[in-house]
Amino acid sequence: MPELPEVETVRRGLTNLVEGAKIKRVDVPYPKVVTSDLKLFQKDLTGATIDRIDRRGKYLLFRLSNDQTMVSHLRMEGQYSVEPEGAALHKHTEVAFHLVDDRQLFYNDTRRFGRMTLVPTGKELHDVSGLKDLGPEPTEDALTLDYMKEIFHKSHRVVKTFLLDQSNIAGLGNIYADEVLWMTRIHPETTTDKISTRKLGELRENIIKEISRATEHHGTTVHSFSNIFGETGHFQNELQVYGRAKLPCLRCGTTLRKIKVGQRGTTFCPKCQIKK
DNA sequence: GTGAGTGTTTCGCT
DNA sequence: TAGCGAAACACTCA
Repeated sequence: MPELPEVETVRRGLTNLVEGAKIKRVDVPYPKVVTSDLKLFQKDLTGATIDRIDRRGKYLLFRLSNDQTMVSHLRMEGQYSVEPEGAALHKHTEVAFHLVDDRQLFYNDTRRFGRMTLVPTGKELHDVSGLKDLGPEPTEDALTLDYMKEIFHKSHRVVKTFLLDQSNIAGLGNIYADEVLWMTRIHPETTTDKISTRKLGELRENIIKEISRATEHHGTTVHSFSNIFGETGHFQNELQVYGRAKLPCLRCGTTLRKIKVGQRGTTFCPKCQIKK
């Protein structure tokens, strides 16, 4: 589930709980989660201190004292939890970081899609595919209208799919893509080069505003997502279209429709969002 | 019990 | 090269 606001919420929680903590030992009950060399992963993390936790798009970057960075992507259902030393592994714990202060940091992932890798700090952009091709963060400064015009108008892709492509804009997922298209009154199957510059300006504003609002609300909880404190976000109460198929549009009352766009469930209003 | 659907990314094919 | 569809896996719901 995690999109940018959820990952940012996790980052803040982890920063509060484990920034400055030193790692004593690393157990990896599900070795497939680590895509770099497993032996080196365990060896290099042992004795390292977590100096800081950064985020880029939906990726978490654990900056370690030994000039290594652990890159972690939660994919669908990855979660971190902090437990006292000795606490039993969860059913889906894939990695257990034992800390010297008698706590342990678990990485749990029921669907086993999440991945982590250890790379030298500074090399992560080069070594981690996906991270190196990431588009700008959806912020006022990074996501300029000039950039939007350039990428949207030179492509002929369907806008919903285009927004989900992290190399265009980092951090949008299925939920917020549906939300911002509804807010901007753009049909999800509109091709990107057909969207006027004026509309792109509105879309840009809505993306920045929506991601920022969702982050303030600690993200959206659809199924199993919870933040590091085991709390759930409450932005789902703010969603206008996602998960509301067959219910009336909150703007015009028309029944919202659900279709597939590029394999992804997509909810929209057939009256407000007309295809051009 | 069975089949469809689920938040993300990568990879291979055209 | 750009774009599309399938695959990775486990669980829930109809």
